[in-house]
Amino acid sequence: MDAKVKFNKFLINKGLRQTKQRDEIVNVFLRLERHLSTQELFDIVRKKDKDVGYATVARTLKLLAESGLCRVVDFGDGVQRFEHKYGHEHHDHLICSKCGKFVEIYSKKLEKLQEELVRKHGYTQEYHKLDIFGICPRCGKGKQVV
Amino acid sequence: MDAKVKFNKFLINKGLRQTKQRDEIVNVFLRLERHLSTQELFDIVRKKDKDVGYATVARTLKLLAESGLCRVVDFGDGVQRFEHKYGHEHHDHLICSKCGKFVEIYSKKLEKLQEELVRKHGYTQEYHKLDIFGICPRCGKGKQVV
DNA sequence: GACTTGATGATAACGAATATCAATATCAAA
DNA sequence: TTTGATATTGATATTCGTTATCATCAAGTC
Ligand SMILES: [Mn+2]
Ligand SMILES: [Mn+2]
Ligand SMILES: [Zn+2]
Ligand SMILES: [Zn+2]
Repeated sequence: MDAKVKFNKFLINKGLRQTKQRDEIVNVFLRLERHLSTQELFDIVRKKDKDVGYATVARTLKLLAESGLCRVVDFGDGVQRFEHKYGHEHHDHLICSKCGKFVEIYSKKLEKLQEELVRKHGYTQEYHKLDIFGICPRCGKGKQVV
Repeated sequence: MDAKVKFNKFLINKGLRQTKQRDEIVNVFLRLERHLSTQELFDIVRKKDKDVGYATVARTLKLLAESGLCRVVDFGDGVQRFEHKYGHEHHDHLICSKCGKFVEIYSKKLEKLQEELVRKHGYTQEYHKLDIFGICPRCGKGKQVV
């Protein structure tokens, strides 16, 4: 199902209304395959339409997360970012602590091991987040000898 | 090396001073094997000594982290917590999203797999955090049939 | 003991997330 | 199409944990 259709179904299902602002915000978000903060998305949307408020962007992102279209990414810098989720494979992040550049990582084996651990403790897994911090190849250049 | 000794060596090494307040705060922290927020530690220290300020507790916790005695734990609820690190094995967390109860988990295999992934991308690992959220046995009781 | 300068405590500033509220838009029903 | 109940909106206030400020105080050196 198309992401936009899924969102509109979510709205109807919740008794929420389809508005010009939500439409614009969702369209812009879906077009960008990036990790966006509320402020960043607000700035982008604002370029097209001066009549969209920050609060509405924040509220719409929350709805997008609820609807399963995006998920919150939190690298611990005090800013929530949002990334596409619907139609995207689960992944974790490997982040450079120098420049912030990150890559998305995935390992079937890793995921399986995690599930085992969870079961072993009698928990039922809902979701997880693995953030690995390190130095990227570019930032590590010429640092071989410490 | 004793944790307290390590901390004092850290202070000297940094040209920092050993004070009555730092002593008290570190003593209390080291005695408690828990995940503590600044506010929580402040409240506990305050019971013994009314003359310790919140800012000093916050600053001392930062020093404790710098010195390697503790590390920051962030479950994404907007509050930094601190846990013992020195003399403690690395571990990750499995957290109940209903009641907040958590267990500390560790898997050698999991850690190895992560290292492999990091290497594969040319990064140099510094640290990582894996938080798994789910429902604990107690909260999941009677919920087998959905 | 005096001096240099780091440390302290009270509180202000900060910043992102969230709440508030009067005005407005949606949309189902008439 | 018009109406009316109410969800939505934008501007802004509030919240709350973290961090900065600064006058006063104390640790450590001589
Ligand atoms: Mn991602
Ligand atoms: Mn722990
Ligand atoms: Zn880098
Ligand atoms: Zn629980």
